[in-house]
Formats: sequence, C-alpha cells, structure tokens
Amino acid sequence: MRKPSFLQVFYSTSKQLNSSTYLCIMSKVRVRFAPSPTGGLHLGGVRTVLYNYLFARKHGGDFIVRIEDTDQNRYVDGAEEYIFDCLRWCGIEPDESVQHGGEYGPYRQSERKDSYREYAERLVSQGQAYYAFDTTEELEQMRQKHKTDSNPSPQYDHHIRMRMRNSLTLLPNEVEELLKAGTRHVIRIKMPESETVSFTDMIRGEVSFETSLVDDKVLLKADGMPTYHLAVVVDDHLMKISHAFRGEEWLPSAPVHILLWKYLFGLDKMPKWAHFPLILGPTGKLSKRDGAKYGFPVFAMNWTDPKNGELTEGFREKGFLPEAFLNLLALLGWNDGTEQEIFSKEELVERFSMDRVHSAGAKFDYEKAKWFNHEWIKRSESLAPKVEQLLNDAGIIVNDHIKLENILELVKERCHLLPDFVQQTGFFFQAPQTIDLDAVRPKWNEEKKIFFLDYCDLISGAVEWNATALEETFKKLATEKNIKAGELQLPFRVMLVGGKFGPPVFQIAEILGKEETIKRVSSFTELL
RNA sequence: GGCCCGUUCGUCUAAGGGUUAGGACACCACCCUUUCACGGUGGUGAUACGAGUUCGAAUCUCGUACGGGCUACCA
Repeated sequence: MRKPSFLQVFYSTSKQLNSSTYLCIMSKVRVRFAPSPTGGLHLGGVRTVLYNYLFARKHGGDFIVRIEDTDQNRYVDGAEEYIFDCLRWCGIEPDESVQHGGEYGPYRQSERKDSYREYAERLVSQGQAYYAFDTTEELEQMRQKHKTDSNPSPQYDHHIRMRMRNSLTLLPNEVEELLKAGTRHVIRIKMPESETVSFTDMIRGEVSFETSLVDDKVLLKADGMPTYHLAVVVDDHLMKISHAFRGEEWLPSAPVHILLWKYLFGLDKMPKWAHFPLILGPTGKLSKRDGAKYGFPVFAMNWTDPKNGELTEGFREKGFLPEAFLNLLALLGWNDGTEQEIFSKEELVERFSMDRVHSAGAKFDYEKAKWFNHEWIKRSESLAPKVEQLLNDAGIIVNDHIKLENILELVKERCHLLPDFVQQTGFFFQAPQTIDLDAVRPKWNEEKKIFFLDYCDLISGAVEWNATALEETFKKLATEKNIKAGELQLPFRVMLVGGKFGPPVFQIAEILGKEETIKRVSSFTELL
C-alpha cells in the first residue's frame, strides 16, 4: 500500500482540529522584540530578546525588532542605536527591523503614527471606545476626590466615566463642536461592565480577568500618538506576529489587548501569548534606574545617559563573553530538563521550548553569572584579540602573538572575567611594576640570596631552556645547598611575576626566556 | 487598598501521585598542588503553613501566609 503523502496526512489531521490550531499550523512563526528607546538595555530585556530569537529560530520563523517610540517625552537620543549594538554584540541579528529592513515597515512606531487613529476611531464608531476631553488637571482632581483609604488609586473606569467629560456624558452635538474646535482629547477604551476575559498563556495556562476591575485605558493620546496598548495590537496584526512574548509586568494589561484584538481583528487572528517571569535584583524587579548599584551590571553594554553624562557599566565592559552572557540568561528561567548547563547558541536553538520556561521570577545571582563566564573562558579559543586590547589599555605592548596564545592556555582557568587576564598575563610582557616583598621577607636570608645568584649562573649556561630542565636544575641545586626547594619556589615566583599568583613558576620562566628570567632575579636580589 | 502572577536548599533549578527529594553556583572539609587556580572526594542545606482528595501528595483542590508585578495621555 502506498504511504499517504504529507499533504494528505496534513489535510486529514487538520480537519479534526479547531480553526485556531489550524491557523497556527498554517501561519509562519513571526515574533518581535519591541523595546522603547529610553535608555540602557537590561538583563531582562536581553533575555526577552533571547527567548524570542530562540523560539523563532527553532521554528524556522522570523525575528523582528520594532521600536516602540510612541512616547516623545521619554525618547532618549542614541538609545535605539545602542539597542542594536547590544544585539550585535550578543550575536543576535534580527530578520526585520529599522536597521535590517523588511516588508512590514516602518519598524519605528513613530513613523506609523497615521495608521493608529483610524483604528481608534473605528472603535469609537463601534461603541467600544470614546472621546475623553478631560484635562490633566481634571484627572488629577478626580483622583484626589475619589481617593480613600480603601481605594488609594481611583481608576478612570465604569464607576467614574459617567462623571467625566467625554463623548459618553456629553451631547453628540457638544462632542461634535469640541472635535471641530480641535479640543485636545484622547480616545479611551470602554471596558465592558461585567465580562470575564481570559486567554491561555503559553507559560501560565489560563489566566482570566474581570473587566469591571480594569480601567478605561487611553488608546490614543492627545498628541495623536497611540499608547502601547493600541500600538501593540495594531502592529502585531499588521506585522503578522504569530506569537507575542513579553515580561510578566504586562500581564495586568493583557485583558485590554485581548479585547482590542476581539474588537479590531478577531480573536482567531490573535497571536499566542507568553509572559516571561521577571528577573529580580536583590530587592525586587531589576530597574534601569538602579544601574550598577547592586554591585553587578544590569545593562548588556556600557550606557551613558546623554542628559547627565552618567555612565552605567555593562556586562561587556565588565568582561563577560557574549556566549556566556547568553548562556546564563537562557538558564535564568529555563532549562532543558537534563543537567546540562553550558549551551552554545546553536544548542539553545535546538533545545529551547516555551513549555520549559519557568513561571516564577528568578533572582539574579552574580556569582553564578561569573561561573558561566569562567566556563566559557576555559572553552574559548579566540581570546587573544580581546586580551591584547585589554593589555594595550593597561599600557602593555604585546610583541609576540604566538607567545600570547600559549600564555592564554596557561592562565585561562584562573580568569573569571576578561580583565583578570591583565594581571595573569601582563608580567609576561612587562616586568612587574610592584613586587610583593612582604610575601618573601619573613623567610628570606643570605643563604637563599646566594642560591638564586648561583642558580642564575647555572642557567645562564643552559643549552636546554624549558620548564622541566629548569625545575630539575633548581631542585638539584637546592638539594646541594640543603635548602627545601619548596621554600625557594615562592620567592622565585615573586621575582618573576611580582606576587603570589600565576601559572606554575618554571613554565613562566620558560616563556620569559633566559635573559629576562635572569634579569628579574638579579634585580630582585638587589632589592632584598 | 484592588487586581494579577508566583512560592522546592542562601541562589538558579530537577522530580508532570510512589525517589534515601537530584544537579549546579556559593560555602565548609579533605585530596592534588610548596602561589593562585583547575580537577577530585565528601559535607552543611529545601518542598511556606493548614485543610481536603488519595492506599499514597513537592506534585491535584481549597484556604492562609509570604513574595513580586500592575494600578499614567510610560513602555
């Protein structure tokens, strides 16, 4: 018997599915990251990008970056460029964006301004939204007037709206007049008085809300710009977004978005939602404003606030590898069910699945973050350019690149953050500026001084210059002089590197070379 | 205050009714190493509480407590 073709199977299976599942199968996966250009890009933002990206790649879909710049007051110069720089550093390239182009542009909401009003007006004519003419002062008055102990933050909702100045309370011709006169107004959604709105979150399952408890959110602002609520729904529709992922802080406004989808485009067209758990700092939600006050970075890369010139350090500059940064972020709220913790980007794409994303918030652990970075440093084969840059910045010139590669292999396991390499490799290229004499002094004596002088004589004539030979000579001489070799190794180390650190001391001497080794020992013996 | 989400070692997490509740980071001890690391071995350490369902609950249900988020013409 012939096997049924894929299409036949597909057709017969799909008939048994409901229409929304059918659509889900049919439509291409398209996800978006929608940041607002208001400052640095923090941990949580990058993880949201990552999960979006992984999901898109995993399902052969598109990853879109849409700039949500509908608030002109909060616009910060350079923030948009910065976001793309961060993504580039992480190795995440969008398929469509302001910088990458695409068929669904413009990808900046401010440039789509004209399209939103039409949808808001449509809602008004459908009776699902209304014009509101209340001024900021009137709103403030309302909040003051209705504020009680049991209701500290009164909402513009179905209890209040009939007492405000809007197209629900005003006569039609009054509204007409106000509109004609160009009176500043907003368009608000008219939340139903008693409906239950629910949806299935890919991470949390069914979530439901009573519409009577949700306020009449502004959809279109007085300046003609949409609020997030309108823009996200309209643009997700226009850009054919199949799955909408965002942080948990958006969950409370989900009913507004669901209703908007229902009114404007139909629930069957609505993307699947997932709300990611928050990444918490030591005291709660990580905030952009808290910058590096936690003792660890929160931004992906250095961010300088153009308003006050204030610099906030980023993970990149702190010395994190992008591979490690992505890895640690991926594991903050997700795991593949095995005990594996180190994943490359490619592995993450392969293993990622939304139903293994945790629903509970995760407190960021900087110690573990450093462990991830250490693991990636140990695995990395391409550290040299980064380390060389760091050394240059410290005023140390790298004259031999093969030598640097060899040194890197030797010291990798001692470095958690990239700047650690400066201490661990610097002395190979430049004699130590400071010598930790105190580490040697207590057990130092004339006998030992003579040992080193004699050792220098011995090795200066050595034909074979390698760690093994050097160690052999060293130990032999020590035995002859009846001094414990161990007591001599620490001083030797301090002479060569300046302190109690670094790889095995004879290997250091090997790399340093004869001339330099003898030079450092001699100058040391003159100091003590 | 209201609404929503959440709750397994200090932290990130595994365990989709039956496990001595597993791993990782951190911490401690020992081994390796006469620096510091890496590595190895071992250890301390958790199902918030109370009911219910069940022969059996970390796991399902309800309540309580606690934590977090939201409550703008910000996103």
